[in-house]
Amino acid sequence: MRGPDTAAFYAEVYDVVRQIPAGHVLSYGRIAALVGWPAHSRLVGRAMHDAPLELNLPCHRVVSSTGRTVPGWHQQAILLMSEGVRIKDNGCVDMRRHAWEPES
DNA sequence: CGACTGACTCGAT
DNA sequence: TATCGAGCCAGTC
Repeated sequence: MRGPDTAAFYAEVYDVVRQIPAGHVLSYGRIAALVGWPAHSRLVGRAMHDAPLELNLPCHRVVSSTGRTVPGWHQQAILLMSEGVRIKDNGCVDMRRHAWEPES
């Protein structure tokens, strides 16, 4: 198999995102690895971009591996802060503190 | 079909 | 962590 079934991949990604607790975040790469496709962080990003609004996913809790927020979506930082996430002066999430470690 | 495009990541510095 | 360059990958044109 050269690549994931995108529909199934999207569904699994959404499942993971749904489980991120308030006050925590997850990176695209971590999510990709969790669903079994470690090299597809970009596809996770695409899944988020295409995420149906009616799913009510906490997509604001998904950031880049370095804690950078979504380009252009300035509300994201506001939402995160309202959940107690600490945003550094440079606008990046303090990953050290808020990266979610799903328990096995 | 090849070039371009990102809600990306990793290694080196 | 911050920055930079190179690698990566499915989708779009």
